Order: sequence, then C-alpha cells, then structure tokens
Amino acid sequence: MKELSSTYNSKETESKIYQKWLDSGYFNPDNLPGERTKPFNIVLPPPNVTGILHTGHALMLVIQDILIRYHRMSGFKTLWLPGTDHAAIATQSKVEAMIYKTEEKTRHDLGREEFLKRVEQYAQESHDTIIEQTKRLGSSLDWSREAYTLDDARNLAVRTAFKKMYDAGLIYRGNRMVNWDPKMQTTVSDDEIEWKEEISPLYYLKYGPFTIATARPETKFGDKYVVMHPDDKRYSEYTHGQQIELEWINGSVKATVIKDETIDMEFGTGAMTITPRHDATDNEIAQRHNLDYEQIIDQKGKLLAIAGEFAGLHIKKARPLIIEKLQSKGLIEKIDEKYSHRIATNSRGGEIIEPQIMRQWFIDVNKEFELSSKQKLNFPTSEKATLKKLMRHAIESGLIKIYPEHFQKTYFHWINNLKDWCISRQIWYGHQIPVWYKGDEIYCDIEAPKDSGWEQDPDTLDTWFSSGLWTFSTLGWPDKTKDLELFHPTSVLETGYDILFFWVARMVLMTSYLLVDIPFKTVYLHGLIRDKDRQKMSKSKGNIIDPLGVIDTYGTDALRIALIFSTAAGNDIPLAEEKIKGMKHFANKLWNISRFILSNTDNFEAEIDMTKLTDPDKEILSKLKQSAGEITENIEGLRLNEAAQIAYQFTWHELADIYIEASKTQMQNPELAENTKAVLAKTLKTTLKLLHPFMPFVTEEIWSNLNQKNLLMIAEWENGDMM
RNA sequence: GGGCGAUUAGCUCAGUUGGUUAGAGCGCUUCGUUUACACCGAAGAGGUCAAAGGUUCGAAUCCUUUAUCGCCCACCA
Repeated sequence: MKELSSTYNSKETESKIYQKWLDSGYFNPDNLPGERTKPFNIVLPPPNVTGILHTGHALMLVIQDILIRYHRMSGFKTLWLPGTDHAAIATQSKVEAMIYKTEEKTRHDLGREEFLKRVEQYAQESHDTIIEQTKRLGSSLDWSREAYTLDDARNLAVRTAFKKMYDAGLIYRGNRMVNWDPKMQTTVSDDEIEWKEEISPLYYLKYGPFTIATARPETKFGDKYVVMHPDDKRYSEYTHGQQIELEWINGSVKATVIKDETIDMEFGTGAMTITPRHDATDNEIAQRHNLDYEQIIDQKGKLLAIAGEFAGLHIKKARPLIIEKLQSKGLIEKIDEKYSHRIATNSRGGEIIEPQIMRQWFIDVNKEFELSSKQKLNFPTSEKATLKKLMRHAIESGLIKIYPEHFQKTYFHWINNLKDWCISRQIWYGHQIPVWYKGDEIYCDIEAPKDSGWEQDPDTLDTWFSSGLWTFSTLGWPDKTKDLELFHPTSVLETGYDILFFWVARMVLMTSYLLVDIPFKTVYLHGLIRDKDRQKMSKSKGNIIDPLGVIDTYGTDALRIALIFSTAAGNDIPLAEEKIKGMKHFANKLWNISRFILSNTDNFEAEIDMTKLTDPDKEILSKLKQSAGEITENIEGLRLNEAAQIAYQFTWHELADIYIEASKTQMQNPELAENTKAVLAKTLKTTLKLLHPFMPFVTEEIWSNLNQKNLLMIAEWENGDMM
C-alpha cells in the first residue's frame, strides 16, 4: 500500500505525467496499440507567434484535447496535429514597433534581409514560449508532425496553390480600390479593418451655389463634381451634366452637376462633392457616370501637386491650414462640432485607412469555372462553379455541419456580401508572391525562371492565404502522402466564432477548389472568454486571467474543467477565479476518493460476484452505467459541458457521498467485504476513464497506483453498453 | 440600415428533438470536527423560466408582438 498525501499536488504531478505521455509515443497515431483503422483527426488552429497564450487559446486546447483523448481511448487512429502561424502583418508590425521603440529605426533603415532576420528571431522565441505553454495545458499533440505556416513544406503548398489558381484565372492582378494603411505601407483586407467611433467636426462648405458637408476638407481639392438626388426639389433648377464656374480652395474650378439616386437627401444639405480615388462610395458613383479620377493623397498620406500650396504636407498637418484658408476665403458656412461617425483603422496595429486605387493581386470569387471532379462535393454537374458557389454549397449540401447551427446563417450572410479578396501585401514577413516580371512579361510558377533578367514581385501574401491551406498543407500536400489520404478531410475544426469568416470560410474556399473536397466534416465554434461580470478581458481593465498563473495556483485539471463546465458551445464564457477554485476542490475530492479505495484494496482486477450484490452495490453500478452512457452521448453530440457535469455529479454525489459511505459498513461485514472492494475497484477504474479527457493529469496519476499495465490515456473507453 | 443571439434561484450558467414536483456551481441559513477529504459531511431556504397573446391534452422549450441587453455585417458625404 502506497502512502498518498491527503492533498493532490498538481505541480509535482503535471510535468512528470506529461513526460510519461511523451515517452510513450502515443501522441503519434502510428504508435498506438491495436488495430486502428478509423481515423479521427483535428488540426490545431495555429496560434500566432506574436506573444503568449491567453485563456482563449487555453479553451481551444482544452476542447480539442477532450475530443482527441476521448477518440484515442475509443479506438480511433487519432491525430492531433500542432502548428503555429507566422501571422504576417501582425508579427511584422509587432517587431517593427519593438525595434522602433528600442533603436528608433524603421524596417527600411535595416533593409529587407536584416529585418527579416530580426522577425524570425522574435517568431522563434515566441514559438518556443507558446509550445511550452501548450504542453502545460496537457495537450496530447503529435509533436513529430509539427508545422509552421511559413516553413518550407508550407511554402511549397502556397506556391503550388497560387500557381494553380493563377493558371485558372482565379487569381488576377488588377487596379482596384483597396484599403491602404499609410503608416504600415500595405494593403489590408476588409476583414482586418476595425471601425472606430470618432467625434469630429463636420464642415459645411460653400461650393458655388451649393453647400456641401464634409468631415475631410483636406481631400476636397480636386472635387469637380457635385452630386445630388434627381428627385431633390431644392436642386431641381440644375440639370445633370450642367457646368458651373465657381471659386474653390485654390482658385476657380469648373464643376459638373451629377444626379445620382444613391444620395441621401436627408443628410447634410443633400448635395456633396466626390473624391473617387479615396472613397469607395464616391468611386462607385464615378464609375457609374464615367467620371475622371484624380489622386489627391499619395501612399504616404501626403498631398499631391493638385493641392497647390499644400502639396507635400501630410493630411493631418494640412487639415488645420486648409480650414484656415477656407475661413479666410469665406467658404465655410458653418461647423457642426459634434458630428459622430466611424473611421476605418487597421486592426493589426496600423492607423487610419486611406482607400486608394492600386494595382494588387486578387482572388476572383465570382469567376465561373468547370470543377475537375464533381463527385466528392456532389456539386450539380449541370452548373458551372464559382468559388462563392462552392463555399455556399459545402454548407448547404450538409457536407459540413456547423455547431451551433445558427452560425450557418451568419456564414451565408457573409458569403453573400463577399467581394474579391485582395491577397497581396506590401510587407516583408510572409510568403513572397511566386510571380516574376521582365519588362511587360509576367511569369508565374512554383520555381523561379531559369533565365536571367527576371525580378520577383516584392509583395507577400495575406496570412490567411497560407492558413486557408492548413488542413491539407500540414498533411503533406501537394505530395500524395499517406497522411493526406488517411486524415483528410479532417474530422472536426474547432475554433472561436470570431474567426468564422477570416479562416473557416477561406479553408472551405481553398479546399473546394484545390482538392475538390471539404476541409473538415464538422465545425465546432466556441465563445469568447469574459470575466465574471461578462466584460471582455483586456489589459487596461486589469481583468485578465493568465492561464499559466491559474495553473500554478489551482492546477491544469481545475482550469480545464472550469473552462468547459457550465457553458454551451458558441456562448461566451464568464470565467471567475471562484469557479476554477471549485474545480481544484473537485480534483482533490477525486484524489481522496481514490485514497480511500486504495487504503482498502489493491486488487483492481477483482471480479464482482453479481449474485451477492446489495442494494447500494446495484444502485452504484447502475448509476455508473447510466452516467457512462450519458457522458459518451454528450461528447459525441459535442455537449462537453453536459458530459462534464454528469461526470462531476456522479463522482461526487453518487460515488463519494452515497456509495463510499455505504461501503464503510458493508466492509465491516465479512460476508460482503470482498465483493464491496470489487465494486469499489471497478467503479473507480471506470470513473477515472470517464474523467480522463477532462482532467488528464490527476486521473493518470491515480491510475499509476492501480497496478495497471498500460497508461490511462490508451485505456479502453467504456460507454455503458459493456457493463 | 440588414442579420444573429440573449433574457431561467442572490451571482454565473445548463436545460438535445415540447412530456412527470425546472437543474448545477458559487453564495446564503442551521447543524456536525464520524480515522478518504474542512479543498469535508448532513439538512434547508430561494425561481409566476423578461412581458403580453396564441398553438397544444400538455410550453422554459413552438408561433406572433413588445421591452431591455449583447454581437456581427454594411456604411452616410
């Protein structure tokens, strides 16, 4: 009989147990014992190498580890594939900021090669930290297959994908309006824009006989069109195309009247001037009426020659000076100081977005093409495919199921509004576009052209381009590997609902074209972690719960089960320290249950004599069977919170509170003692199995005291039917 | 402007396809230190399931309307 301390010590146990798992090799599906033909696999959504893990990561790791451990115990050939994401723009901007802060140097001061070295060094350190933290959560990931979105294998996948889509005309280069970040000097995708509420003055300017309202007077130099609604009676005397000579900021201009139905008659004066090069709505109006485009602001945010005396000034500095001039010319009618509107900013650490028309690379989501093999996707053979149609089809057809289901509607809503995806970025950290130029010639291939004189496109790809390939690039694509054949499509894609669009939709897009398949069968979306008052966690509020700190205090198992215990999929999760503390008590309870049983028996293979069962014996065995069934059913149905609650309820309030108490008297009776011990042994073993996916460390540690041949992590799952 | 969701015990939340007296954790009250555990045990209080109406033998669950809150998308010069 071993002497066990009366309190479970998570700190001492966890690193020891994790090492034991690593040594066993069972994280790798190729090493699992027995005949395993059915695959189950999840690819880890790769954390960005921009820092450390937060509770959101912890939640993701816990949910996936539960599913993985459950399936591994259930006899599946189980693979959980780890990786990290280079997160192009996010990582680069972080390193740029750090370098500027300590050395006051920009990336241009360092040069592309030196700068990339520095980014890679930072990414490596960040990677190492993240991997260590991931291990501490107990994650049973197959480290032998670890991938990085920017390593050589993934780079080959990216170049191959680009080439295929380029040849099919799905990737094109074009002049279009893009979101330009003048500070970071790059384009940004629509999804990476963050709208911020701002109160700024709205200026009412005299434009000849009209009054126009604008929040951005510094863009107004080139305005030579004044637009109004055709039904607006205030302007009925003016006709479409009429030209008017008027005095403007830098002298007189010839303005043209344009009537357009998109104008809101209620707003301001009902008349506005347009700046087609720097505003998406204005751009549409200009296109519709075939108007001239003039660039006012350059890529650094400075005014061009058209601004006259203001040329070369940054728009921020120019604005007050322009206001002054407008004042002195008497062109300001009034100023509304409390105008509230929203401005676009780059969520990846940049600043205010200036829309610009630029030549960039795009993915065409509406171009029709023939699918190479329609079978796998059940796409109607009579129809031509588009990327948009395929994205919709994968969900509509039921090939991919989304949980919770209502997110399907959100998904469709997003697809319907989807525009061509701008994939080129003018940053350095990322996959460089596999296109080379020589004069007017363009060459796109997986490898660089052999002959001289070619220059590669300096731009890199949007980070989501490589993430979109993740489910199959990690399995060896474009090579036809065994892993790819066995493990694709993946079983479950588990991630936060906040990246349904960024990532989930793009994986569907890439996979349906490149593999003519789906990337995963099930999408499971979890919610955001909030504090106990439902506030978002943020540094400024000081309400952040650091998962590693919590683990030190309460143990990994406590954190794991607290994270999933009382919230259904897709809902935000309030996480209070009290809850984690409660689960530490639960781990300790389980520890002491085991201690009691171990102090009474060491034979965990004892057969139960079914003819000699007392009422409490029958009750606990039937409750055990019932709980096992319900836990299994709930895990299968992805209701992990339900499963955990049933396990908790059984362990504490059936096994501990009722049966263990009853067993004390039964064991006094020589007639019943042996059978009671057998029931205790059997119940403990099964309970440990049922709890293992949720609390792997404490259960494995107890298991190691039960004279078992194998680790608990590969013990056979009991679903209730076999009892 | 378009869409999605929430509203259940003091607090935080469960409640799968409508079916017996609506559940959990924490908190609270009273009692108890019985050799697995005080990170414990026993007993208990506490909810007209946001409001109104409807469908049904039966509604927290389905339908309609309203109120409050939250999120996503689009975006107005």
